[in-house]
Amino acid sequence: MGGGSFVELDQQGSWRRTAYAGEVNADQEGSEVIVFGWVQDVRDLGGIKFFVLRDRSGSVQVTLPRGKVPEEVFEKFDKLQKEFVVGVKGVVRRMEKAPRGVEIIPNELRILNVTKHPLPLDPTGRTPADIDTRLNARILDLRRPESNAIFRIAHVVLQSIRAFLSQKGFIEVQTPKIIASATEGGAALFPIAYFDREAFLAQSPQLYKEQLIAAFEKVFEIGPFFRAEESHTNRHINEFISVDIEEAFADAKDVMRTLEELVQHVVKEVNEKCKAELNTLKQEIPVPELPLMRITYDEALEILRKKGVEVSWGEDIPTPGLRALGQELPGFYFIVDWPTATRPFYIKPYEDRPHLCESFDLMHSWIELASGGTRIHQREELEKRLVEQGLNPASFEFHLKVFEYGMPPHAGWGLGLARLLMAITGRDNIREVVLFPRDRFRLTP
RNA sequence: GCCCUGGUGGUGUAGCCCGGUCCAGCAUCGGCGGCUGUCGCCCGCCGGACGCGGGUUCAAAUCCCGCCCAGGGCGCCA
Repeated sequence: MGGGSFVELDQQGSWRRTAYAGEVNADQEGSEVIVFGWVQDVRDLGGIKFFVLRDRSGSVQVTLPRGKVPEEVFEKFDKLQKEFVVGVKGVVRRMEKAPRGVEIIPNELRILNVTKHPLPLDPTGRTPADIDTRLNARILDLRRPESNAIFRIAHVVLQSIRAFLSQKGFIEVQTPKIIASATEGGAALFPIAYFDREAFLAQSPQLYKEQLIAAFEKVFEIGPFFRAEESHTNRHINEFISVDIEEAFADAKDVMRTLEELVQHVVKEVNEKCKAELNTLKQEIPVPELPLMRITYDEALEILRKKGVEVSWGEDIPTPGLRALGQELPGFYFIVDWPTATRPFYIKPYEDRPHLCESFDLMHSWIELASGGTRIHQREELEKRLVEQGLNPASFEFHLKVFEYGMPPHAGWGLGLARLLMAITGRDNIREVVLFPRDRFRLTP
């Protein structure tokens, strides 16, 4: 079934777009335009036929009244099926009865490509599809207004992050994604074959970005990282985009300010530039007021205790605890002063109370968006902490020796881009905000 | 990795608990035909499904077992 009769394809030839569908308006009455796009909908009333042409900008109705368009165009209409790729050369006409009060009367219709029906999902989204079905046909899914809006917002988020950090004097860097050592501990690494050696996909730019501030003072990176965790949740994927900064002559408090200002800036930009997209998503995201609330780890535990959730001191807060915390604190906030034992080796303990460290998590409700802190900048101390965490300093020599070349005090953070997008777009599954998510069970498309 | 839930046309679902009334309903979708103002068009006709394998039974979409797949939760996540 499906597919219809054989369709002879036309060439785009010398045709070049002169207008975007969504921008064609009644003021252009009488002018000839060339539009390209996809057939969103076909309505045939016999003596008058309509189809809706959609492109990246929106859509416009193409109307074919019998006798008012060339006979071959009128006949060619019958071949059209949903999502065919077409070009139309025609005249803009003001028409109250048409969507947006405007339509195109075609003089020529070119069918540039066909679709194979049945399609695996409905690109208009009227008939819903499961997330799994949608990801299997991701390109079709991305034609749905909601999915499309998410990634238009993602673009604005990325742009505004780059603009903000650049304006603050950070320079953008790229660190290696292929690394030699699996000895950083913690998150599991993906091993890969590197010629005749084993190598690994980087799980974080941490060590390299720290090294780089000893030359550039303020750096940031937006890039992919890889964790071989067997997590199967709505907020974990195995390849993720991390936004990282590192800054010399700064501590946790300084980079927290940078982070909250960044978040505020991004939300402001999205509100200004993505009104239509937010509307499509039925999403409102208030610009957070600064400074964001800061609660200590101890205070978080106290809040949880009052809610009947017991967390023994020194442990990371388990997921049910974070969910409970998120009920109390629905917006953006920081959890600061974590027990030293819960944090990685490079985080600096407080001088006067070494069981706590100069660290923070940026939260949105119950989801951790970012994590950071003041770093240890003295080699001896770093080595001591490595040993305390059961790691072997010898395998960090390439990193440790940099601390002998004049390493300034420094601090930084890493922010999960997709987690931030979840907060901004109001999605509760990270797969919604990643074009081609990689999770434990999904390697294609 | 553990626990829970589920898998019915291309898509989304009803039916399953309590086996027969199911040659499986609904919506969307696809095909053909009709209609000169549709816009989630309308009207008529037609098309397409019980994840895979085994078992119980006179009889299985429905009960049992195994496998595969998916969703949710937890753990893990320097």
